Amino acid sequence: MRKGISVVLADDHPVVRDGLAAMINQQDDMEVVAEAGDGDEAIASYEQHHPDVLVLDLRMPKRDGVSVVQRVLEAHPKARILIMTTYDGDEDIFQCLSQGAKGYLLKDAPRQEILSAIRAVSQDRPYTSTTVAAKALQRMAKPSLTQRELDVLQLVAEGRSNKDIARRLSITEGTAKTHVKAILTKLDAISRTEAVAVAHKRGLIHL
Amino acid sequence: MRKGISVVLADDHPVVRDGLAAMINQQDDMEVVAEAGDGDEAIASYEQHHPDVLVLDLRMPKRDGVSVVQRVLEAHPKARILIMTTYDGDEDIFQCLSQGAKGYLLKDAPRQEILSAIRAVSQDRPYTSTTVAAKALQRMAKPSLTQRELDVLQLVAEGRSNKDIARRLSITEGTAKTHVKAILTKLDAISRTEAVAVAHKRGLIHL
DNA sequence: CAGCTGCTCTCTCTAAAGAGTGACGCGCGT
DNA sequence: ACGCGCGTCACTCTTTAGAGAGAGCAGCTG
Repeated sequence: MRKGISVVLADDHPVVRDGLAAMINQQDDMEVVAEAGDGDEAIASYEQHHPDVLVLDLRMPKRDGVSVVQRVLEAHPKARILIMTTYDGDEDIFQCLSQGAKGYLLKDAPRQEILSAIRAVSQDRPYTSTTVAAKALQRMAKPSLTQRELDVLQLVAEGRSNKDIARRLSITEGTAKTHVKAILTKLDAISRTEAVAVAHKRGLIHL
Repeated sequence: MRKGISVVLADDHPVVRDGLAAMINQQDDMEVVAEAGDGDEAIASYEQHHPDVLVLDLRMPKRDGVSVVQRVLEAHPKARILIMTTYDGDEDIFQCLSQGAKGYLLKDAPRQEILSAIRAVSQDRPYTSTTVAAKALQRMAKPSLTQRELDVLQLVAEGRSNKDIARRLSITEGTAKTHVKAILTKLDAISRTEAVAVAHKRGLIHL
């Protein structure tokens, strides 16, 4: 920690890592100590360096951001993690934040916002970009799906029929229909295809 | 052109622009002369600087990559454009390349590949990453959708019913069904929902 | 314990979706 | 002139989806 805040970057795009690293290393109060290109490397890097802040992309090969957050916080409850992703409306964000991630950023954020987010998180102050905060409020109002419904939704999104879904989940077709109906109601969709569109927009599923 | 290859960067993420700029300016045979954050800026920047290479993100606000390629090549048939995007399997790639873009890259490409792509394109040599080349061959084998079918597919993806689609396109429901059936056959899907999933994977539609 | 939620299952009924075929006009290139 | 692809439309028939309305059962909680 020669230079104040130590940072580990985890992102699968070399270009993005370079950009962040350049940005961070230009500051005189922070420094990148390691980079990771996938989820497993991210965990390993954290273990090795114990940085002040872990900047983490949500979408990565091998192991996605959500599970990295889980694993790291399990072992190090005081870890300070800043989530960064391309997409707003990603449902995973909320999962991360409720699991204890300290902040959340969109990749299209301006430089200054990124840097101040890192500084905030390094001092254990939560940082949430305004766009995300707004989304969070919107989300509150909307009904959330149960785990089982998410299971069904995933299969619906793959184009499976009710009968097929029933077989895969070892339930009857009638039950599958019940779940689908609940999904349609909660997502305010008329057809299963529209439900998939809505769910995708909200980041409930990843096609 | 004090430094060999002049480059204009167009990407909506400041982080990515920084990363690319840092990478490029470190080389002694190339230089970033301007950056753009959306499609319109990209066109304006090209007009102003006439760079040797325009590095262009496919997904941008206001005006997407495809239409930027169109506009720029219309005015400057000798423009050298390098397409860069996050997603493989994006149908728009092929549209760009067939319109005259000189190369195509994935954002998760290693630094060295990005640089050599820029050098290749600057000398008017086409550059196509191996992963994309492979996709292109796969795509050849698969049947392509007609424009009308794409229109219908878009509405299907929004969750519209056949009747609704017919109304919006001013055709009969029977005709809409015919199109949907053709889509299902070409995409090798059993249901419309699966068709949407397949189409999304292939980048035929953007949800 | 009583109430709540989530998951399961059953039943009926109507509206769509999809398979299978056939057909007609239009523009386009051989 | 002919074939061909495309878009349009029509018809039947089977399967699936979705609305509506209950109901039992586990687990959790005030």
